[in-house]
Amino acid sequence: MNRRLEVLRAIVEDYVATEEPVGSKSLAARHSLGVSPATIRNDMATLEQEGFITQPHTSAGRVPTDKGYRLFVDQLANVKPLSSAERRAIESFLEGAVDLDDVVSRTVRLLAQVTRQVAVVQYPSLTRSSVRHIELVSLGASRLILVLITDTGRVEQRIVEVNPMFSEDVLAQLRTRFNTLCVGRKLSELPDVIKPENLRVDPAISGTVTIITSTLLEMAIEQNEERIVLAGTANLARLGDDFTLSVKPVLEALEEQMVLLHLLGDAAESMTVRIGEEHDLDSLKNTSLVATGYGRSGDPVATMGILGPTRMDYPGTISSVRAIAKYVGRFLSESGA
Amino acid sequence: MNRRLEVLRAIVEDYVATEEPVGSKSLAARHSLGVSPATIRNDMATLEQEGFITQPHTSAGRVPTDKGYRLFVDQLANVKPLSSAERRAIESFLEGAVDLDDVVSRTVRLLAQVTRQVAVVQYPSLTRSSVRHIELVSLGASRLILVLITDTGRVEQRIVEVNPMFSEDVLAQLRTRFNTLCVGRKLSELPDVIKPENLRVDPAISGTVTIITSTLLEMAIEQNEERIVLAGTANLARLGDDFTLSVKPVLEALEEQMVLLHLLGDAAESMTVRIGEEHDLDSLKNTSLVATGYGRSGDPVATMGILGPTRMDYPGTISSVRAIAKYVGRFLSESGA
DNA sequence: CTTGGCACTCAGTTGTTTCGAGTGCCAAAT
DNA sequence: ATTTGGCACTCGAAACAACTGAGTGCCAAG
Repeated sequence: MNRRLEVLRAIVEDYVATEEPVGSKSLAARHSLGVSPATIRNDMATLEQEGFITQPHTSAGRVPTDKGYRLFVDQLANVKPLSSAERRAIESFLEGAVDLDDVVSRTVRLLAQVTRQVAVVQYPSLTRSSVRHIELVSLGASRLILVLITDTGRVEQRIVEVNPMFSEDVLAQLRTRFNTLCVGRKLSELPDVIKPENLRVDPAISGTVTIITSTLLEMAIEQNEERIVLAGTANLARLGDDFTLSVKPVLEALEEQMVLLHLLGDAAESMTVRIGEEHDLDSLKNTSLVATGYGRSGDPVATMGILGPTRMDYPGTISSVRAIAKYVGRFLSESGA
Repeated sequence: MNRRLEVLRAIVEDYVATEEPVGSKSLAARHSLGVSPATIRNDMATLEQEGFITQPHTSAGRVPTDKGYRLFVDQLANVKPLSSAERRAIESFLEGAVDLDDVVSRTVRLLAQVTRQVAVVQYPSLTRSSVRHIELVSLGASRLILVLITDTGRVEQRIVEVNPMFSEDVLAQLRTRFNTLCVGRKLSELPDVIKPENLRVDPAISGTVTIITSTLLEMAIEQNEERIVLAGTANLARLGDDFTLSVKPVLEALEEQMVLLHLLGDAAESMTVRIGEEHDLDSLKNTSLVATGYGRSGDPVATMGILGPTRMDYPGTISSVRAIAKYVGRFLSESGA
């Protein structure tokens, strides 16, 4: 029955707007459904039996369940387009970004500000990007700096102790070798590519070179493989206590970024909405995740999204997240290869 | 009179611990002051007249004023040493840091976690550091990457459009010239040093070189001159509403990092505590700042600290901030020149 | 200067009542 | 078969009242 879905939509919308259980009478008043409160009550009873809504207590209105939100998101939420003001805000916010770090940190702040939720942005995955350049620079007598630049614009550097230092000639030679071997390769391929037999270095310095290659591999694979940035935790103060209490442990576990990575995990591809009990983590039962992949012209290299209470404005949030992901993707493409 | 100060200390300690106005009777009970509640009441009356404490309402206990906290911090707070557990936590937290970004982000998270307040860390000031190396790397046909490494370990890179690209020879020449001119100079000196007449480049490419030099100056001076990182805003949820409400606008203005920079401003040297009304900003009247400079072996290159409610554990917080600053300073020295 | 006694104040708690939005159900209307 | 108005019922929230007790200031005695 079509009207029943209409009623569910109305309930979700009103509940999100008012944060209070919604009753049949006020529903009839605020939406022109063309039927009487009594009819709505009947529909509500059915919806409740089917598990889409529930009553906090007997003499109260109805509240959507996770299942109700799910139906709403899947079938009822017609994406609302951004206002041109929002569009402009997004553009100008990203406009001045000078490098990848800057893009990411602006993006996460923007997401938090626009959605007024806690925003999470994953750095473009190193493993999915490829090498654009490797640079070796000597810094005085015993250390050199190793710089790895990827086609996603990410620049990693590490200082390496090298004793004794090579001559400039050897350094140039090494630089060329590394670049010849690695440029254009996926980072994940590097372990197969960087091998002593491929480098063919003078055995006299092979020990030192090993330090360099292992550092390089560390940069490429192990360390920092998946970095995550978040912002807007101040929004927790605004959001309800129940939500705050449930997310806080997760945020505090940020040191263990694994949790957040896991959360974002499956969202790699398209827009993903995960509602309340759909999470693996019990502590997130009042929490929803709205996340999407982003990257150069649609080809996702990482994930971004927001965490908020299940009671959130899904259409608005979804379109904000989608829009920002799109802009960032375009931005990366422009400044890219 | 000595006992009156003892009473003030007791009031501050109890109020910080319980978050409730403290009365004469419970004070006498919890601290062995050796006098009766009535005596304490007399002292309290005096302290109130002198403006160190105040009553929220008639039939309630006393609460310290900003002035009271100030006296407490200046004269009564005997710094409590960190437990060895805390000490170890700090060390191990910073242990794995791989580069400056990592040090800073670990530091700010550590500060937030240890003090359970909102932590603010300023990046080692570029203007106060000097050039260790400048690197130019060609990236394909029309762009090159410009890397600036400072002796504080900070690495800034920027991608520059260069059309047409120089030959490798010219690039090497430029690289040498830049480094000869700049290495060892304070960043603030660069504008005086990098001048066309000093570079003596072929007029044919001087236009392009100008783009590079201006980008370099931008990196050194204008942009990012003072970056700030903060963490622990989730602690806002735990702290009182009054505090949250007062800091939130400030945090939201983080985009305008000027506010925070201004806040940290005078703390450049030693440990600074600014309490409530002592701030320039009215909105911070319930907020205290505990900040200190940090840097290589005592020579401060930047500032770090925390923001919390005036009702905070000053001795504990101060010693935590001091300890972390000390460790980070040592850490920077070790990995430094 | 300290102390015990005493009358007074008032925020917070607890208990009671009232109010009303909301419900389910039923019989009549469409 | 569905919709609708009517009606009795429920129960959380708000409004109100009374009570409690920690805390105060003051004073006279130690």
